[in-house]
Amino acid sequence: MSKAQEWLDCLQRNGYRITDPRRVVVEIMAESSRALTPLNVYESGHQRYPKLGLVTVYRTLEKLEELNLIQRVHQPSGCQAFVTAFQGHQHLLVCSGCGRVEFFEGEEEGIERLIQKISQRSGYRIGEHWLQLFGECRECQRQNSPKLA
Amino acid sequence: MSKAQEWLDCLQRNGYRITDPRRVVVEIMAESSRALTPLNVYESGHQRYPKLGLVTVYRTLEKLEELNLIQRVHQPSGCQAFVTAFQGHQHLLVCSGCGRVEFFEGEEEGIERLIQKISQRSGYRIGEHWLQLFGECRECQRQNSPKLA
DNA sequence: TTTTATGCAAAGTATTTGCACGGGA
DNA sequence: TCCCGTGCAAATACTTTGCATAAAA
Repeated sequence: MSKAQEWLDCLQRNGYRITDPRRVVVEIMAESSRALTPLNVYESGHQRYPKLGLVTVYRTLEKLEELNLIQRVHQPSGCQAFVTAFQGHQHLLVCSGCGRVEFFEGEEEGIERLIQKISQRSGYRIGEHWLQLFGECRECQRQNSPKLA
Repeated sequence: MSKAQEWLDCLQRNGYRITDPRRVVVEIMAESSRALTPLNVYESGHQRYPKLGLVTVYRTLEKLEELNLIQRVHQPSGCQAFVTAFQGHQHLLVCSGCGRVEFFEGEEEGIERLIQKISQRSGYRIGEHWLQLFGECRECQRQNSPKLA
């Protein structure tokens, strides 16, 4: 079953109805591995389904986030975009060129140790942590390389 | 010399003039260890100096950020706040209650190793990295503790 | 005196809300 | 049928810009 279909089922299981605009937004988000803003989704969705409104995009993204199907991506350039959420705790590698997002795991042992240490030293009760790397993906390096341009 | 004074000198060295409104914004930011939004700064500054306008706060924060005296803090709850910037690369520990920010170093070795590994595996040319911990500081734990409330 | 900075008002941009209508279940 | 979802328009929040005046150097 496609990821889009799984998400639609998830919406339905949670009491939300399946509608054409939702299908469009879900397909766009589920098929992309890039960080997309509500406006990006709207523009792309509007082509497939001209009646789509921006407000519906916002409302659908809100539900997908609430169901942990997508997550917001914070970047130096802004914090409005969303990507597919991965299971478990994963860290992000974000392409500053095209917005492609990859997830990586591991290093949890190291991070847990760090959190213990910082927690003791500072007295904070630490909940969440963010670890993100930013860079250029292979494709963007190729495109931006002055020699090959 | 106070940190506020150092910042004022820095502004001056960079060709900016020292004015009363700037002095107020600089003092507020330099004396606080919390993440403050432009509106927070405006409200607090407005008491000391009623003529202060929000626009001037925005413009002054912009300059302080440009001179690397302050930096933006990204949080799950929003990304509009600023704190004093520290020298070198430091990681943030942010109190989700009061916005207090602490910096910590170290773990760079581990992170560098991680970056090497992820870079090779993914082909990304990695530039920046963010490592942030969120939690409750001692004071906020005390205030929110149901037993002691 | 010269030039930058200020504050107001207005314009922009991003996001949310109210509401009458339309479509899912 | 019932009620949720939709799109529009309007409201709200945050930030930037234009401009005449005020103040720094």
